[in-house]
Amino acid sequence: MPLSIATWNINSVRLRIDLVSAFLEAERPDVLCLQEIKCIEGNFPAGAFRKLGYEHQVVHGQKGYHGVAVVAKVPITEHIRRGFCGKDDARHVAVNIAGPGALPITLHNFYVPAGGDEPDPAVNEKFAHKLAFLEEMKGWLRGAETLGPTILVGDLNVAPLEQDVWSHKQMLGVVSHTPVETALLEAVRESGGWIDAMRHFVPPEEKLYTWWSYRAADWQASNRGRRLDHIWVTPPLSGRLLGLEVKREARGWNRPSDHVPVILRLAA
DNA sequence: ATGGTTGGGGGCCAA
Repeated sequence: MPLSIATWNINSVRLRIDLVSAFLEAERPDVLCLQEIKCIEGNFPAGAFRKLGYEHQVVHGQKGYHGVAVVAKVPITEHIRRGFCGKDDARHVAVNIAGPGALPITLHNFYVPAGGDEPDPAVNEKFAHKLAFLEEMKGWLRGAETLGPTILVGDLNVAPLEQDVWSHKQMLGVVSHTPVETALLEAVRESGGWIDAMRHFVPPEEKLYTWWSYRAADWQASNRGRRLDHIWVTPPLSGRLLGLEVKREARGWNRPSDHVPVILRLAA
């Protein structure tokens, strides 16, 4: 049995539970990682997921902001929830999965700080926080953490490659695509030996987006997207990469999230 | 150069 893993910044799981349900019914991924659930664990719509067969759930919630969750048809157990930058923001949770052939897989689900508008850490503490968060990720997500079959997904709020944004030149000064961020995210990935699974399937010369701003009059016509959501795997899983889907059409659904789901399929 | 939209939670802040 192959294993399919989806990631989606849902921007309020309670508001969009019907969209998530429709997505799960149509795609039936084994595991769904959510970011920006924007609720505490007690308000997470656990019953709706259970009804759809996603009875295994690990929720790291927070009132009003951030919050990540993993729901699965297959058994998962909590591995760790880590705080970053000395804050107790709910921006990470990791679970263990019995993958194909009982292969134990660790899955990290991240929501990296957006970083505000001004790309100067000296005057914008949100940008300083984002850089510090990524530095801390770099120090942690290597060595023993990444030796075994490991997957990292989430809204990393950085579009690292030139074709991850609609205009590389026009985005160089915009938070999410500044050189300091793109270099740092690549350093996080490379220092842990991670493989960019999305770019394994879509060549870096090709545009690839997972997010379109709410502020565009017509997101589809202007198509000024960014690839902010990512799936990385460690080398023990590189031979199992089977397929990738970016569910672009989800951006056109009624009352959509500004992010779309991404699905990775791994061979048994 | 500017403003554009959405969500949560209460009457602005984060994205």
